[in-house]
Amino acid sequence: MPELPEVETIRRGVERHLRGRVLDHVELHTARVARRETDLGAFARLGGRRILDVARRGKFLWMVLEGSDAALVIHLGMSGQLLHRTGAGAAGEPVRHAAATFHLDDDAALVFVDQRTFGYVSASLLSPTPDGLPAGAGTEIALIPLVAAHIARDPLDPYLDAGAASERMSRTSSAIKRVLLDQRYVSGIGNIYADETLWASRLHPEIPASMLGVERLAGVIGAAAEVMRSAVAAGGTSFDALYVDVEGGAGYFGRELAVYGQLGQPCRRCGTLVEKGVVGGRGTYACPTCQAWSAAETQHRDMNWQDW
DNA sequence: CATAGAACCTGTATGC
DNA sequence: TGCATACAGGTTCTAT
Repeated sequence: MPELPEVETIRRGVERHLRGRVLDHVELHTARVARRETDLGAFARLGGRRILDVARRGKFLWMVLEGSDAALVIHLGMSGQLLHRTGAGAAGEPVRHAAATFHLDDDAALVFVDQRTFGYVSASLLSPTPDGLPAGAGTEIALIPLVAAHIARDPLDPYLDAGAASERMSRTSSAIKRVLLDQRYVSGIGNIYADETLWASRLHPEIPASMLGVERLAGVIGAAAEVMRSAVAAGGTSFDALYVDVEGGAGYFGRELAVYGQLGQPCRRCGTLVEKGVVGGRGTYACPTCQAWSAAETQHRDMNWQDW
């Protein structure tokens, strides 16, 4: 569920409440939420440490803890929420689908709730970023948790090398939508913002990335950054009660969506009705007029088909 | 190595 | 009302 704008909204809320506080201890409510962890004792070693930073790269969140060689990583998966609770609310009133609770020194707590259980927590060792630059939003430290080290920087990261990213994207023949969803090229983009980015870029979701060229691919990354900046400003997208910020509030970017979830609605650029299909196994919304294959692209595609 | 599809879960909406 | 099926904001494993 949560993509970069939702995770960033949550990150800011967590930072506001937790930065500078001491993490008393981590309570795991299910074994599954720690399934990525080989050493469960690692969580105990995080207790009693001050929270220096609440950081994010793409959809990964982590807390940098004073004097620890490991960070507390949280991935929200499809349905994860982080809810800030104080007083009696933190004491342990049962919360449906609670997966973990991060108890703080001020009798408050951050509760990780996850209906579909695709999310997880990890006490993950920190390693130097390959480029020696700060790891992501919310931190100036050039260390990244191992569980997040395989993903690229995201479009809102000032240290993203968009030229290098678009160059790498141009070397795959996968559909552009699949490439946008592949966190190894550029991270943070999920199903909503992939569709919104492609609408903004007037591109058919199934055009092979290799057909677009480095310049246009760099433009697509720029479009993703623009869409997601607007979405962060609106507090993210809430289709239902599954995505909420740390105070339990909804985001309002849903009003600004051009195509995602807009089946049968008129395209706000040309009036053609928005259609839905499947690309890369994911529901995909697009305007059949604005996002049609261009003549050159069609020709190129047909030539490739004749090769078979 | 690159790529595509299945698998992992729970809940809700839809159709018969 | 009951039941079966499809689908949902993501990532990771497996097969080709």
